[in-house]
Amino acid sequence: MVRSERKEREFNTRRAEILEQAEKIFAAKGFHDVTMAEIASASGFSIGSLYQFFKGKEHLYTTMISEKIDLMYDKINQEVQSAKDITGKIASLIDAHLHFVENNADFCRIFLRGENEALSKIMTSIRQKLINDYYQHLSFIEKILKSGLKSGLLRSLPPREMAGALSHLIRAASVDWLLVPSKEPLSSKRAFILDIFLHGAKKA
Amino acid sequence: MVRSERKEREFNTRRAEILEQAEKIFAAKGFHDVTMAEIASASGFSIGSLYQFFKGKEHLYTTMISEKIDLMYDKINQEVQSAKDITGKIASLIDAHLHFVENNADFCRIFLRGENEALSKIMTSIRQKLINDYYQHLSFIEKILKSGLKSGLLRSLPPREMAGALSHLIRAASVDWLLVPSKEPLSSKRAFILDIFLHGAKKA
DNA sequence: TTACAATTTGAATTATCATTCATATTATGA
DNA sequence: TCATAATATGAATGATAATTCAAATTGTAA
Repeated sequence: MVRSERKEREFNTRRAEILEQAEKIFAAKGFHDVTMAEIASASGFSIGSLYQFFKGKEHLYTTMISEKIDLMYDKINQEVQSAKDITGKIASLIDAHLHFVENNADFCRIFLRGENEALSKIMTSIRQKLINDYYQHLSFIEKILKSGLKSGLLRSLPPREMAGALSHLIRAASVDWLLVPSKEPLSSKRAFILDIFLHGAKKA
Repeated sequence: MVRSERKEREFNTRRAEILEQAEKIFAAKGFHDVTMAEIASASGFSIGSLYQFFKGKEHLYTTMISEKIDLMYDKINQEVQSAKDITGKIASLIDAHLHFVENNADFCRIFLRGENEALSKIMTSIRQKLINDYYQHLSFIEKILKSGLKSGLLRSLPPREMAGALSHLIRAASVDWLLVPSKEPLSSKRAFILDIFLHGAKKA
C-alpha cells in the first residue's frame, strides 16, 4: 500500500481526531469502561476503521497518553530553557507545570483517578515509559538545582531529593486544584510553591 | 441464619485470611488481571465460598483497600497524638507515614501502579472514600500547623496549603523509595523532609 | 443415630467486548 | 467510463471471567 502525500496528511488528521475524542472519553470513564464502539461513534468512524489507525484498544490508549505526556515535558523544558537565572528557571518550571495542568485538566484527572486503581499488566510498557519520563524530568530539575548550589543560592542539600520535593510541591497544588472545583486559577499558586520551597514553613 | 459466637469468630478469621491473600495478589497484578479463581485457590476456599464473605470481586477489592487505609490513618493519628510539642507532632506525622509505607510496600505500590491507569466507574465509592480520607487527613495536619502558627513557630502562610505541601513532601520520598530499590530504610528520609519543610532550600 | 440446617463446591451459565473479516463503498487513473 | 486498488463497515466470532446454583458435604442438636 502506497500513500500519497495528501493521503498521508489526511491519515494523520483522522488519527489525531480519534485521539482527541478518545482522550475525552477515557478521561471521563477510565480505560475499562470505554468500548471501541464508543470511541468509533464519537470520532465518526466505524469500529473496524479504528484498527487501521491503531493495533487495538490498548495501543490507542497508550498512544494517547504517551503523546500528551511528551507534549507536556517538551513545553516545560522549553519554558525553563528560556529563563535566565536560577530563580527564574525554578519559577518557570512551576509555571509551566501549573499551566499544563490548568489547560489539560481532564487529561490530568486520568492520573488522579488512577490513584485508586491497580494497573493491568497489559500496560507495563506505558507505565515504564512514564516512570522513565519522570526520572528524566527529575534529572532535569536536579541540574538546575545543582547550578543553584554552585552559585550559592541554595543550601547544600542532596539535589536529587530537592528535585523530588519541588516536583511534589507542584503536584500537591495540582492535585488540590483538580479535586476541588476552584474559581482561582491554579497558576495563582505559583508564589506559594516558590516561597515554601525556597524558605520553608518555619519563622526565620 | 443465626450464627453462634464461635461461628462468628471463625467467619471473621476466614474473611481476614481471604483479604490477606487477596492483598498480596492484587498488589502483584492489579485488579483486572486477578481472577476470583486465583484468590480462591490462594486462600484455600472454593470460588463459590468467596461469595459468602463478599458480594463480589469489586466488593472484595474495595474492602481490602478500605480496611488497610483506615488502619494507616489510625496508626498515624495515634502516633501524632502521643507527641507533645508541635515540632514533635510534625516529626511523628512524617515518621508514622514513612513507617507505614516501609512496612506495607506491596500495598502502597497498588497506588503507584495505578498512576497510569484510569479507574472504572465501578470504583466510584472507594475513590470517594479515599478522597474524603485524604481531606480529613489534611484537616488533621492543618490543625497541627495552625497551633504552630499561633505559637509563633511557623510563618503565616495558608495552613491548608502548608498541610498539602507537607503531605506531598512525604509522598515524594515514599514514591522514590517505592520505585527505586534502596537498601536505606525509607525512614532515614525523615530528617530531610522535616528540614526542607521547615527551612526550605534557599540559603538564609 | 438421624433428620435437618448450614455451608461448601466448582461446573455451567451468562454477559461483555475486543477483534476479525467478508462485503460494500469509494477513490484512482487509464 | 470502467477496472482495480484502497478503504470503510459492522455483524459475527471467540475468548474471558464473574457469578450462580443444584448437588454434595459438613455441622448440629435431639
